[in-house]
Amino acid sequence: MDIEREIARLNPRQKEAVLHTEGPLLILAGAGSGKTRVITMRAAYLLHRGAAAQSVLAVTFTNKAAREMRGRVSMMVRGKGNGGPIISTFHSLCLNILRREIEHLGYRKDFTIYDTGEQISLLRNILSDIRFHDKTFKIESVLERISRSKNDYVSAAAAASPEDDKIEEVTERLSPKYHEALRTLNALDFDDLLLFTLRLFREHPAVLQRYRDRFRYLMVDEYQDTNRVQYDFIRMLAGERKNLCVVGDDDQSIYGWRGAHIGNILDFEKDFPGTAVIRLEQNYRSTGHILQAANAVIKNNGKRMEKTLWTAGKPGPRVCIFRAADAEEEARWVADRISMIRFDGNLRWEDFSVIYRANLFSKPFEEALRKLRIPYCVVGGTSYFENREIKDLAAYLKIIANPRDDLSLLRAANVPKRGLGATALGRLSKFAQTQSIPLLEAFARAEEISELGAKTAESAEEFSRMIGRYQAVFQKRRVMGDSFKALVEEIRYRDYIRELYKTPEAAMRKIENLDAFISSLAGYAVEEAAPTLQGFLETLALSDLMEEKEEKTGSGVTLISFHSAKGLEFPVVFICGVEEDILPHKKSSATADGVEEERRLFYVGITRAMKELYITYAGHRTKYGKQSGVNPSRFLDEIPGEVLQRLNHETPDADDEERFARKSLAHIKAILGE
DNA sequence: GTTAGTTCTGTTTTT
DNA sequence: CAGAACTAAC
Repeated sequence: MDIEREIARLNPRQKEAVLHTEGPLLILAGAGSGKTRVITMRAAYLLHRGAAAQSVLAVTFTNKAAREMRGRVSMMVRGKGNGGPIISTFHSLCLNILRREIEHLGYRKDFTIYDTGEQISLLRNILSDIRFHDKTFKIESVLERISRSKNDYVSAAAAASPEDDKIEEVTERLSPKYHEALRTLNALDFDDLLLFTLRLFREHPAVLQRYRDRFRYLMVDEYQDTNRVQYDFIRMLAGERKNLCVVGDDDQSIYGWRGAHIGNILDFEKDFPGTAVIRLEQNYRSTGHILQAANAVIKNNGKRMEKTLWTAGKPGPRVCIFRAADAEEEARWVADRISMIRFDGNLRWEDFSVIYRANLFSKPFEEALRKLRIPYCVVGGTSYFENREIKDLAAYLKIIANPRDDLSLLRAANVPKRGLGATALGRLSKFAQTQSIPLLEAFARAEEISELGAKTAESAEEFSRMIGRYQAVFQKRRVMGDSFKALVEEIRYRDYIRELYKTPEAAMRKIENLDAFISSLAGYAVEEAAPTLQGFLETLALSDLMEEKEEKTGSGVTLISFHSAKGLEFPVVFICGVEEDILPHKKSSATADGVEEERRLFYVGITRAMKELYITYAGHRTKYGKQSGVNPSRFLDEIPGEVLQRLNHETPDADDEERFARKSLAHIKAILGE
């Protein structure tokens, strides 16, 4: 691919962004403005200009974005013999750095990464350890606080209510114990990956300097989603050179609730004096009316960088608003519309999407679509990783990889049952604690624990012997798949699953999952240049496996939340449940910032649509079993009347008639043509 | 150690 | 209303 010719085809703003290579650069990339194209081309251009591939670092949030970018860059630099630039997520980049450097911080190199589920069970263990039996709070909210404070530095905002006070108090008690526990377990949570790297950079300037010398060109995608820790990390890495290019759209910042700091993008110019700001406002995705609606809505936000999307294309049909009596009618109407439009627009089911505020709203749509035999897929819900069989077996692998990972040992020890119940495990843990040894060692020395019965002790010892054996077996890295298979056989896990799930179908699904898991390890062991069990567990923890699954489900009409829809596009979009207390959500409408983020959510939804946009709401909605009247969202009033078309059952609109006329014409032509 | 019955509580999600 | 999480009784 000839990069110069490619660049010549860009619009002026895009070209400017690609050619600006030195010094801080802020690319404000409006929705659908060809952002990915620009940053991949910019990366390729840097190499083309002679930068070493390994000196260009692009950071993304998701594996999917990283993979996509990698693919597109490699198309452009293929045959240059240079290898590609480093394209990585924040988390895997930090993980790679820590694997090399964590000993500077006094940790062992074979640390384990804990996911949310493991964080929660760790907190549960701590609670029962300190005999804290108050259950007037949710453990998840404590975890949220902990995570928030690790993303934000501040220990959560001022407590707003008594429950908040309570959670704050509990968090303060638990947090130090939680971190202590992680340390003895030789484990890091997701937030730690970033935080530790930052600490490493702060405390070891020589190490930081090495990375600064190496990464001479930095790019950050979705910059509006970065939190404060990520900001500091990037800033440190950029150093004095400040060859930092950030790409994002403040109007699409929708993750404030989990620590994303919109100030990062708003204040970028201030933080990096001499920043060049480039606005990409030409939109290649949506028709004019849709963009007008989007612009008009987002204009109502106070804190933003002024942008106006425009298109060289057609205005297209107007945005339709439909008021349904209730949720069921809303869903039926949407399903009807879909089947009708698909027919005359010659579209595929994949071209449609239904977007809503919360996943629980998918239900009525699923039903209505099923009734019309329209295929659909729901994005979101439980992930592959949450599955019991995967978690169980991963616990075995984890204890084999990291002998100090007591938490995984606790999970694996009695699954399938081997006579090591809560009492026995409690005694083993106590012993480990008093002797200050890892739990696995306590298992090996179970004989010494007088409170344990002979049978129980033998069972524990046998378990530790088995883990020891597999530690050796897994050293043969190329055949780890076989080792894993042998392990699953030895513990008779399949039988356990068959017994646990009474219906053969459910058991079958689980077994399939399990087999897929085994073959993914086998595949990893063969494909990876230097496979290790640890390495496999990392790819698992930093996700990748479940994404393969997601892509498979992508057939039929897509039912999806606003948040998950970001970055996607569909020819026809239905935005549903656009009512007060849903959008803006009740819990966000208390503060001005909250409402603004909700408005951005709506904006994200609107800008997903390429050709046709429908917005629906209901007059009544059944909430928690109770029927109640609801009001349309305040955001609807922000869409100018001239781009709107209000629909109801009785009066089909002008566009409808036009559609009907087109359809008839096409029909006649077809007949004449035959 | 399991299972049936009961209470409770309802956004958004990536790594 | 429905699903999760917890409790009490086998």
